[in-house]
Amino acid sequence: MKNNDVVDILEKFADVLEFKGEVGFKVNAYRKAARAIRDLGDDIEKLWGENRLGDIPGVGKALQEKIDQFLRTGHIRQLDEHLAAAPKELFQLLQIQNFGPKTAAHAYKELGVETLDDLQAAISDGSLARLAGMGPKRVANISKSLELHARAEKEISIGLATLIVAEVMAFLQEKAGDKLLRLSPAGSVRRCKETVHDIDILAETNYGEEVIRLLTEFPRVTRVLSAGATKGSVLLDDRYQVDLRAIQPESYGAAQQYFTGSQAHNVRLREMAKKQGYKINEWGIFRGDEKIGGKDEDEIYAALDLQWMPPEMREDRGEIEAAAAQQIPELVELDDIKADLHMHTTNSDGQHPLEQLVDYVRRRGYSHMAVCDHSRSAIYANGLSEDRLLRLVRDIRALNAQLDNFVVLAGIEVDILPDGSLDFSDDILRQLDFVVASIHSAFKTDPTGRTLAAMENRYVDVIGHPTGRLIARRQGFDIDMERIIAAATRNGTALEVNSSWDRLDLSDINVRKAVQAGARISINTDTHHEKHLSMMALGVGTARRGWARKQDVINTFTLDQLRAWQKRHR
DNA sequence: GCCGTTTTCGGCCCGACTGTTTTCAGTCG
Repeated sequence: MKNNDVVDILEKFADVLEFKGEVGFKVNAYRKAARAIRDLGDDIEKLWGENRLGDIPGVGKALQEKIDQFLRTGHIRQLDEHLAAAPKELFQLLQIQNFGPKTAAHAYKELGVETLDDLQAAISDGSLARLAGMGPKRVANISKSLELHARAEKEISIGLATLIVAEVMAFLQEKAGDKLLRLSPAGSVRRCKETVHDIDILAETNYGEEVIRLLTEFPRVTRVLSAGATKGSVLLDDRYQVDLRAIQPESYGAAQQYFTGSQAHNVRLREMAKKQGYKINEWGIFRGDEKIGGKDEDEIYAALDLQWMPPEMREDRGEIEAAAAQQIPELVELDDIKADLHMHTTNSDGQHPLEQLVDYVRRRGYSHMAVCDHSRSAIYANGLSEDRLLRLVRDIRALNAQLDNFVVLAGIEVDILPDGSLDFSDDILRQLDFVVASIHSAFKTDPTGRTLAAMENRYVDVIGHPTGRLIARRQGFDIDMERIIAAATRNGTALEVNSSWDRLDLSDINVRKAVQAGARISINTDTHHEKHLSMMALGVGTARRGWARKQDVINTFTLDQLRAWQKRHR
């Protein structure tokens, strides 16, 4: 898969064009195409081989030619030429906050700033400050940004972002009291994107300036980036950017819509509005000077004859067309989840003994759960031998005898071994209530073939974290997801959405493909500690981003329904 | 550079905040 490489090079192209002062529309065309390829479910090399690059929205003749050149040679000649006349570290320089393409070009031309070190030198010797349009404050801002650049997180995991949102909102709620009518997350946090660039929070209030000031007093704030009457922006721990918008009640819905995004979704929406004679901004939807909606979010959509769309769908991946046709699916919700089907105890590498884990899980209101500790080959995780597994099964059966209205399924997370066989024989697996099969080793050894082999085993209910990716740390196996999904649809094996914040595997895009093909998915927390149980929300959010409905998700089944489903493949 | 139920040419989403400016450019989202 070269999708990411193509995305990278198109974004670099956009950067260098912007640096050269090319018109914004052209720059935007490159970024738009890059985004379409990032969202692409298919392998771009496959499309290329079938001469179908032009099917990608935003990819016209010129970009087809450039992508073709890149896939053939690994280079784009025009890009190389542009780069030859640009700073050596252009892309790093453009990542410095407050140091945009115009300033970079200016500093390059006048002062020969090519690298981050050059920039630092130009700040230190005062030459940057002498450029036209530069003053002491701008230089100080750039200097501070440069200092923070190394430390700043480029992307924040949704797990961490969710925690920060809760902490900031609790602080504001406490300090502002009655002056705060409502607080809600917006932006990519509300859309449950797997990583977010910054954290957006919306406050409904008639005391905007005061609420924004309170944000700047949050204890973890190390830098105030801006603080106006309706918008404030701060950096926490020199790392995490939090943006707060203070909105009056009559515009709160419009602001929610506007600041939830995504940008691509909003651009489409505003284009549509414009064609129909409306204008949408964060204050409302307008026909001429007349405001026709904005108090509630659905007024914006309703004015355009669109169904309201769950935030997780708002990526311009077809949701606007679906809404126009009144065909927005009813997505799975956290409340629909009746069971967590992949959890570990102290019998392998979990933190809690069986009884304690069951106790924690019951408190979440589920009706059943599956304990799936590691199998014997997972030495690093204290994997179970056959004897220990069978003893655990007996313990679980004994525990069930004492439980009312709750059932613990005796399961296993069985390793898919390098040769494609499973870590336990069918004879053992047959005695279990639930089987998750996962790859934990030999990632480069035919992961597709091994996963397909595991799916052929009648006792395997779920493939755990199917691609093995670790967000921002490991790309995942080179796996042919189309074949896996086809097999899942055929055999009735479910594919996991592992809810751990650093996995979220399947990803939203793969969920969408699986669900479209008719495969079942299983949303599990892979809990090793009680605090992991709440990550179910992230898994559900990811599934919703993939347009999964309740009936697509086996965790929404009652125990009877789950057993009936198992019978079909066992 | 892309695209077409107004268009194969002329459009292309919208606004807040800051800093350096006496009216606006740059940056950001």
